[in-house]
Amino acid sequence: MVDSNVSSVVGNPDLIEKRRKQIVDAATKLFSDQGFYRTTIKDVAQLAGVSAGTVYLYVREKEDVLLLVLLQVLEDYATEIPKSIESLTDPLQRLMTIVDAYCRVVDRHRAATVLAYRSTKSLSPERRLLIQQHETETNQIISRAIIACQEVGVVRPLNVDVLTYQLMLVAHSWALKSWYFKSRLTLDEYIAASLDTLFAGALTDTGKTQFDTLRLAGDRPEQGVQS
Amino acid sequence: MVDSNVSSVVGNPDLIEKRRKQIVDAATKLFSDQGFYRTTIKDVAQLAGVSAGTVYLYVREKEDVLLLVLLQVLEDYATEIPKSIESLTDPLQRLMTIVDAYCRVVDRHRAATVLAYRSTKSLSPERRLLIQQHETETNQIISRAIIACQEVGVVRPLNVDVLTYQLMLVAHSWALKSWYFKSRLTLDEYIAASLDTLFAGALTDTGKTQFDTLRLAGDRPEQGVQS
Amino acid sequence: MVDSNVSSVVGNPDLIEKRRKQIVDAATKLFSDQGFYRTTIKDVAQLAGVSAGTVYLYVREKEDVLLLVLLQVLEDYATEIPKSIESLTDPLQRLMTIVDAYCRVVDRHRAATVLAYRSTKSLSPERRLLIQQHETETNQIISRAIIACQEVGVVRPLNVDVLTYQLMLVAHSWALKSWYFKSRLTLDEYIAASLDTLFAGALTDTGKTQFDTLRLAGDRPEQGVQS
Amino acid sequence: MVDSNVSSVVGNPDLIEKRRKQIVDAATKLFSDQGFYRTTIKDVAQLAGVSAGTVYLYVREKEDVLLLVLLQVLEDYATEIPKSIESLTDPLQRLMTIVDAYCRVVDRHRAATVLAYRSTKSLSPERRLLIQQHETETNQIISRAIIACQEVGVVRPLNVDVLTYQLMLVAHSWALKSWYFKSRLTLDEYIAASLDTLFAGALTDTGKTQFDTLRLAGDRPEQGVQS
DNA sequence: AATGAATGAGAATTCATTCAT
DNA sequence: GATGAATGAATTCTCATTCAT
Repeated sequence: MVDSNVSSVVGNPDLIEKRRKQIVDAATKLFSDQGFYRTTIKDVAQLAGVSAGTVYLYVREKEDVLLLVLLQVLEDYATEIPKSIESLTDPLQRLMTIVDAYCRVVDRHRAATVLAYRSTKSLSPERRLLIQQHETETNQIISRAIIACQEVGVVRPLNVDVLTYQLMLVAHSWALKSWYFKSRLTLDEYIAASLDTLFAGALTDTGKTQFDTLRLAGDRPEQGVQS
Repeated sequence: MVDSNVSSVVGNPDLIEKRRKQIVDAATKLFSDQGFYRTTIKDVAQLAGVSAGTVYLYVREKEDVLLLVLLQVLEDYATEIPKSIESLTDPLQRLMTIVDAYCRVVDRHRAATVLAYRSTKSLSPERRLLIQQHETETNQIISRAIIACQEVGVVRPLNVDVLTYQLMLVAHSWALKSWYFKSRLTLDEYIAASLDTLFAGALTDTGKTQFDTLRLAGDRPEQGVQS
Repeated sequence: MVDSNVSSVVGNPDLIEKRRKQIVDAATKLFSDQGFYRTTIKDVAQLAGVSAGTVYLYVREKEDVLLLVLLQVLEDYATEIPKSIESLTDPLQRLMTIVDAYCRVVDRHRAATVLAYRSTKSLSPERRLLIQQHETETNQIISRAIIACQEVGVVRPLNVDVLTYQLMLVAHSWALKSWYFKSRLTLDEYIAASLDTLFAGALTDTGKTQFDTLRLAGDRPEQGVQS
Repeated sequence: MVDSNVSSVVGNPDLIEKRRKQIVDAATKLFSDQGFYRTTIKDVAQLAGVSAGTVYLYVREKEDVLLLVLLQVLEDYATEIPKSIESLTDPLQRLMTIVDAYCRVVDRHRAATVLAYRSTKSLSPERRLLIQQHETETNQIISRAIIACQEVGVVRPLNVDVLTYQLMLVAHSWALKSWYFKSRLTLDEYIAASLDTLFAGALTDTGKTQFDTLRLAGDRPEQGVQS
């Protein structure tokens, strides 16, 4: 699946898979540590235990290596998140578990997640599009879970896209701002606190009343969008 | 203020300011469009209307240009956001306005905000630290506003750091995922929808009850952080 | 031996030797003709028949090329001079032959010898030290030969260091001032004349008597050192 | 005198002299310390207390600065050495004093003397020729003194050019090899030891007899030139 | 298939020199 | 006369990519 987007001069598919794994693993580490441009193909080859020339048997250009790395992460998301809710049926529990699982996958792939944020622009437009499509797929898992919750009436009728992104961002920002959170919260605390805000809202009942008033009074009447 | 972090061989401060503006403006555009590494100093110089050599009269190395660009954005945040709430006294209104203002500054500097996410790793450690410090400052504006709301009882006693980051992410993700949102929402709609979720919560009353139950039933008892 | 002081990314030692020879030969010619700074790596590469990039496979920086060139000359000295006296046993004859051989090696490497005088300052301190050590080694060959002559009583008890340097300078100055000597003397004549002065002294018997008197009468009594 | 070889756009001769002195003094120090190519015109200007542009009012190109520096040294030689023997009449004493004086001027201008050795090649051919002519002039002082000694019979009939150079080298090598001599000899000791060798010869009487035999027996009959 | 030496285009940076003020 | 900002040619060095073995 991953392979099909990147061409190789080598025939044997097993070998391709094996070598690509070596290369992607090495590249993920190096790109994460030093960034895409600071990492040379020689670096990658060396860490992968092959020669520089060999890398080019499995990849047409350096950017392909980045693409493979990013696709790898997204594929892990797409595999692991659905697996986490396989056995669950309650819509709200499924939604909560998705977020929980998402955060945990991100935690495991922290470096690569950050890499995805940093490096997408390093890709050519077609490759970037490919990545965005994969990302959208992952988000659809969330969106569908939200809609399911709305259907059973546990989630309000609000903008699904926005909430989807907010939930995704909960996961991603654990990686993006880990330098900030790490010293203050455990992952579990972080997940709980994030869900608490997003699900129950930050305001007290008094606050919510006031919030509604302020919104109505807003000189930007077109703001009211939820539904 | 920005200048003091980067050395220049030119003496005249007015000239420094003028030229640096030319350079930073050009660099912001190019770095945003093509990324830091794909942009050459010659590109920047040309767009800035000076020679390549001249750039080096105002900057010691290429990385300094990136630093100046990033500092510029952060400084705009630090200036414009406080200005937006100058005349307001109501804590909740201040908090809402901060988020609103933050989103609008980000919208204006969309490219540079994305750049900041992508390029911080391209900086040397000292320069990266400098950026993080500036970022933290902006966040303190939000944190203080949240605390003020808590003091008057309109915001629940929840983890301030997490909510701070969530609000910041509302603003940042408008830039980060603009390719996705742009076609679906206006900025105003986006702000309203985001605040609605974060302030009022995504769940219905039924949902909240269920949410509390699920949390209590969770096999990760340590998850429950302050309600 | 030469190689061990300069790093190379190429593994094959035979290839290293071969390519380094190409590079050093080309560089010796160009550095001698135009000087170190006026010669570009591209010039060297071209004359060596390789690409500029290839030079950097065998050398880490331009200065390394200079180092290799200088070490080459000194190594030739260290090889050829001892060889010339291998079969000789008479101390005075050995000393004379050393000077003769030294002059002839210098003559063959005239350009590089001058280069050594001119370019040592272009080296980094560590590399400069390395060169000076090699130079000192060559001089020890002379010093030992002088001492051997003193032991059998054919050389007076005088300052060995000074005489060593004077003999070395006989050789070096053939290269340094070749523009002056070339039109007046052959190498053989130059060697004979130089040895004649240094060994037999410039003065007549009358002169020597007078020299002793003048020295004694000198108002710088601390001058008299020989012995 | 010095000035006439280098053009200036400034009219006032006194000013030219004053500024050139500033520039030459600064350049002498910097060229000696760091070499010609490692020193920038800005460095020179700064140390001279003027602006970079000003240097170019008194000099057409960077090489001119080097020329002025070298001419300065040679001129000092040409002034100070003759002055030292003004009052002396005895030929041998004059010769000895010339060498003594030469060594002392060199000692005072050690850095610049080394510079002259290192940097002549950095000059254009015409400028190099100019330097060589000046050098020849200084040597003629020595040559004339040697011939005077030969005329009164205190110096043997030997090759005057060679002895001239040997005496000059006594002085120069004090500068060239100061890193070696400094720790072993004082200047006075060095002068005395050098003159002792060159004037009285390195060999004992036994040595000289043997030397003559070896020379006659030499398989290079064309060697015998002196006398 | 694998290697790793070779290539050469390309980029950052420096600095002699000029010139408007 | 003096200044110092501006220029841009030139140079070192890197590295993705190729290709003979």
